[in-house]
Amino acid sequence: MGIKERKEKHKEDLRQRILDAAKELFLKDGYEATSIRKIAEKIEFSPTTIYLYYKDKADIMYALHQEGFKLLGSQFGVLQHVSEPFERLKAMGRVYMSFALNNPDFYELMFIMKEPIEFVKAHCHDEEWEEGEQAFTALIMTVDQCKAAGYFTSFDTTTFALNVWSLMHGLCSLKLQGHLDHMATTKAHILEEGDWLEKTFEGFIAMLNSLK
Amino acid sequence: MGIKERKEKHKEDLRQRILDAAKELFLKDGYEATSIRKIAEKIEFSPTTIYLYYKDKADIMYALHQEGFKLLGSQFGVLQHVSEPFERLKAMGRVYMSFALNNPDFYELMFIMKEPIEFVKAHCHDEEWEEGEQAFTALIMTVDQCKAAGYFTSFDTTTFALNVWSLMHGLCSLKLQGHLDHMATTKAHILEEGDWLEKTFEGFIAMLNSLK
DNA sequence: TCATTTTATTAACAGTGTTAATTATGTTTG
DNA sequence: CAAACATAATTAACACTGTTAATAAAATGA
Repeated sequence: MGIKERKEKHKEDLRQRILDAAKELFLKDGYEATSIRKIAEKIEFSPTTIYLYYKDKADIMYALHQEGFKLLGSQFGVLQHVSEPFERLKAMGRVYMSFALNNPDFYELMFIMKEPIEFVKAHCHDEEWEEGEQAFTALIMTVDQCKAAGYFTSFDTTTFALNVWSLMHGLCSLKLQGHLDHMATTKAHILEEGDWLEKTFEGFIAMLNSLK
Repeated sequence: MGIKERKEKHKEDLRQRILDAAKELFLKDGYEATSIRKIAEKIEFSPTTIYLYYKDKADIMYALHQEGFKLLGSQFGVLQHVSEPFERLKAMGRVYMSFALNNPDFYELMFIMKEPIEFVKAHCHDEEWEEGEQAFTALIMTVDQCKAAGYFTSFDTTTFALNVWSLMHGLCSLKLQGHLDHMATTKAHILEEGDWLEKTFEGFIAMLNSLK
């Protein structure tokens, strides 16, 4: 039955076209502006057709959410070739920061917004989630290897990794939500000019160095 | 002209009643569910009346945003009585964390959402903002005093303060958005049970201790 | 009391996500 | 081939959202 396969493929095609249209709107105008009706208009279908391919808007956003994690994962993957673990840890920080700055909408969807993670909790309870865990696992492993190489020996791996992630996430989200720039402008009299994101990150690296 | 004063007062009264109704709805059901129409219904006025007292929804939310900063500021204020600066710094971290956990909606409005800070940038450009800066200033001063007491001597004050804030904000927001719990459940096989927020914070304190 | 200003309301616009009922399309069977 | 069926897509509608213009009501000043 080759006809059934072609039908399946056509159906999967449309599902992808919906996602592509959603992605384009999302990256251009953000979450709120990505409405079902606008997606439908872009692919020249009726709005309700979309509900035949995705459960609801959160479902579509979850799909984009996954795309974002794949992208971050691929960028982290490259770093596995950095053999020195502490160098790799620092590089992961830089990559994470670059990812946040270069893909602010994706970052917001992946780490700031509630909707996608609530969709996971509501519909993907059978422990499938892969993409997201992979990045955290990579961090855990790197911290572990750092410890094996004599760094951070007095700290618990998971706790240390969560601290690193928290700091990077806090820094990136404060930057993206405009809080960092706001502090820079209002406290301009006491703070000299400069890129505070970069400066703070360098300060973090210095802190890590001090921890041996 | 006592009549004019009473009128002014009445007008200010209604402005406050609108804010109270908004606050009640906001703390109960969150940002999205706090609609102009629901606020109006609560105070038994027409929806459009609200626009005579607040520019738009962002204006109302900015007012709540300010209330949140006053609350956090008052909690920070108490800590000024802790004379040992490093003890005070650690206590500030705990207070910040407690505030986030006990007032998640406020925290989200103050540090996670874009709307209020964009309202500031759009309408309060004449450098009034006080409430927010106060908290950050308190942190800067405490770090400075820590340095004077021999802690973190090799680090730049502002950079160090931004690192502390970033870490605390990252930790709290990862917790509030459910990412921390998610990692705890999916990685339950490798992580023993426990309160990961608390554990990570303790790890952070340990890190600070290691920096002397 | 009349005119003026202030305050509040109704009606409406332009959207939003989502569902039920209906029509069109394509496939399979008698 | 034509009828029956399953699938896909649509229209219409519901219940909302923030916001504005035009209008009515109330309070104030002369």
